[in-house]
Amino acid sequence: MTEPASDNTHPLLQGLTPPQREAVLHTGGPMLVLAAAGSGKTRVISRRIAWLVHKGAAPWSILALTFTNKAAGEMRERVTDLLLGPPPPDMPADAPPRAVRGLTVTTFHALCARLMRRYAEQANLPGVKADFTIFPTADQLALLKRAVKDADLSTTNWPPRSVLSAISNAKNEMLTADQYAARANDFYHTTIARLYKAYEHGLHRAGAVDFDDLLLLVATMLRDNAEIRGACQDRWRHLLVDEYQDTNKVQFEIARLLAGEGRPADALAGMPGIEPDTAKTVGPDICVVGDPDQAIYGWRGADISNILDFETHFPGARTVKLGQNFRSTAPILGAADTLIKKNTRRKDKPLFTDKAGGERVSVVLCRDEHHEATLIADWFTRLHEGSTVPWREMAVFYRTNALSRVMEEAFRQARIPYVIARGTAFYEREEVRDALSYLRVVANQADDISLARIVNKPTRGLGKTSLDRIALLAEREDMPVFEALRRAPETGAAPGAVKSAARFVEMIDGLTGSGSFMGATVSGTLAELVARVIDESSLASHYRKVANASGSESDEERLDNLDELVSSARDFEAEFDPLSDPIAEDADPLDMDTPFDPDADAPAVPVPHLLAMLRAFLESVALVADADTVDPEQGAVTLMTLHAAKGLEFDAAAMIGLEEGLLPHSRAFESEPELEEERRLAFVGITRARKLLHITSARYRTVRGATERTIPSRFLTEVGTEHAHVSDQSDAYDDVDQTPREREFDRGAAVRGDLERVREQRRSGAASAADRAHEEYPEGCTVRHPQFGEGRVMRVMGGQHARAVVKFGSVGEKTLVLEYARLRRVL
DNA sequence: GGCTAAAGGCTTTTT
DNA sequence: GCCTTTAGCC
Repeated sequence: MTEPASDNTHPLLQGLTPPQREAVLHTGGPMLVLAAAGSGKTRVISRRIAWLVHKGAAPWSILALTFTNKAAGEMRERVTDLLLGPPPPDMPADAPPRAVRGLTVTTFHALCARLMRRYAEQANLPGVKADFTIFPTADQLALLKRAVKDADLSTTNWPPRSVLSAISNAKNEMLTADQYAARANDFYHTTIARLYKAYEHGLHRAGAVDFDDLLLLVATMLRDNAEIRGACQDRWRHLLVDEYQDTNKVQFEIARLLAGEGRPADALAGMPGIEPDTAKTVGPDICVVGDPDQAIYGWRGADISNILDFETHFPGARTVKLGQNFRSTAPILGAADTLIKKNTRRKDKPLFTDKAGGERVSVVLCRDEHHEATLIADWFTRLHEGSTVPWREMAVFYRTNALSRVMEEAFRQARIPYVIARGTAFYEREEVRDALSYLRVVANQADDISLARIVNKPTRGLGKTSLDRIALLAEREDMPVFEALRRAPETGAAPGAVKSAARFVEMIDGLTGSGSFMGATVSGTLAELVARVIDESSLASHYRKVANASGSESDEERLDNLDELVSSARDFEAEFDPLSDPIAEDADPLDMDTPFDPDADAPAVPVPHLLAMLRAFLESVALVADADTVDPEQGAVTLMTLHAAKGLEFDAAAMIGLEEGLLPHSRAFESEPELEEERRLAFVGITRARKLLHITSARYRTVRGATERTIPSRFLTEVGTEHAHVSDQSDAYDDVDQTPREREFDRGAAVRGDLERVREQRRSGAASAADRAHEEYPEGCTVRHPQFGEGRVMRVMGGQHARAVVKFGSVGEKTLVLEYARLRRVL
């Protein structure tokens, strides 16, 4: 507040459009910022935070919630730059992030994990303790699989994946297992309810929570515990939520509970911009920013009505619309706008630019995925050689991860540097998961699922029979399997197995100081602990042996990955230590007490530093997202899913696989809302491009080993021809299955750019799966299967995954899913 | 108990 | 086509 300049000329407000400025300056109540793609959303949020601080708000009283860690990091950096100036040039690249004391910018999940650590004991949540670990998806599935089997159900009828998603949806709707059970009134739902309960029981036993619990438990805690709610509301007076269109019910509840009711105006005296006598009460300072046209997480429970009904949820809310796009050229924007207008369930809003010129969007129909990949590799090479666009300003977007493979091959061949945005990939590798499982057991010996993964890996003579006996003891005495291992002699297991169990327990005890994390045997640093785990578990020697035996490069890599894990622990450690950040002082990222609540109770049980750090490390590992790996500093093309692309922008982008069944995905065919979400996904992809955009569609695509004819995506026609140029480069193909007439039809349709014909072709192809199944395979007809040979169709069952019962001469009767079976009708 | 080979099932997107 | 599970053998 030392600046002499008037508000209007203040640097923090310079270069803003009137609505942007309004969004930055608004005080005194809830605000909805409807920010169209590329309209300067991030800019508005970071300026708003900086402005609040500039006007005297305490940084620690500001909470900004984003969708990914990466978005949070960037936001924090921008705010820091705005307030403290750009980083000094001599600052090393790996220096700790400069902080604005106590400013909280994180993801919903990371925030909730912290709140859980801090308040779980106090909130007295059933079955949850503050020392919980977060179950990664693989462990969730393992637990569910066990639950399904224990319930005497088959994993074919109750695939853990779909059971998990049912449970996850329930949690996102804030339904506990009991509430879910109370509502269940048919076999399916009562069964899911049973599995839900068993799953919860398993989580509690393991001292674990899942991703959804983090949100659900915090929402419950804030709702039911006035003291905790009050503490949070007192701390965070200013709330900002990014990507609000993608919040689900629980996230909405958390935001609502954190925002509170607002306060009487006299309590606001001294707060930025509030004149005490202008209003009696002022709503909570919650500012949400989003774009309904970019809502792409409906499948994860995101509820678009959160943003559409914001004014109802927060009476008196101010709405600001940002429509001007500063990112893309007119043709790209035109194409995006034309496409998104096809959605019926939307509020039409202007999307415009004052940029003139720009190349039209290029739509290319290619032969197959190899052709597609080569075309893009060539295009990128040309752009790079013309030095118009650096590698890092290029990206490829696709609907499903499987599509990255062929692109990778093409890029390798063309010697184009590339990175794939898959932050989770590293932690999903077998050897890394092994090491993490050991670490989870070290952090939490009740974690039976992690224990099961590593207790006999590498093999140490603890076979299935012995482990079953030990598990039985654990079951009977209702104790963790790890405890039962200590009592292996009682189980009557083979002497060799008993000895192995003792050695295993001894190893873990050595690492944890028998649970105390104190004493001579305990490591001094996290990196040392990780290194010791890898070494003493014999994982290192195991994988060294594997590598030596096979001599293959990918096995060599495993050892490097284990080393990499040690380094990442070291890096984490450096950032974790609050003392390493001189500016932070009272901004310890894990300490939410100081300085606003000096009387806060200390945690009941002091957690040893190493254990606290290990937990934090495992937590950060569990909460990485694919999008977090996107690093603009790298001189490489980025490959990623459309979902991961949200919020990013590139000079030149390629969007591949615009085919029916892929984009829009076949899973969305049956439902109009889901189709509209697919359309928004395409819209997100298009609007990522600043200057150049190529969209490709392959006539043939090999999926799971079988080459299939495709139908061009409806979105291609919907983009229109005004802003896009369509070219067919697929005519070089020679396919035996295609009659000359068909070939003529395709080429004629495409060469003329006559997408109406293509669309008609698609319409007939996209008829409902059931009708098509009956039409294509009438009962009694003869078909040929690539492996089983000829057979007769006995019965056809329609539905989402149409099946046919076929009697083969060679193998007898088989039920085949038509989608996968590659049947050809012969008679 | 532990390894190997063959068979079976299946894929959307993510914190 | 790939990964996971299972059966069979040492």
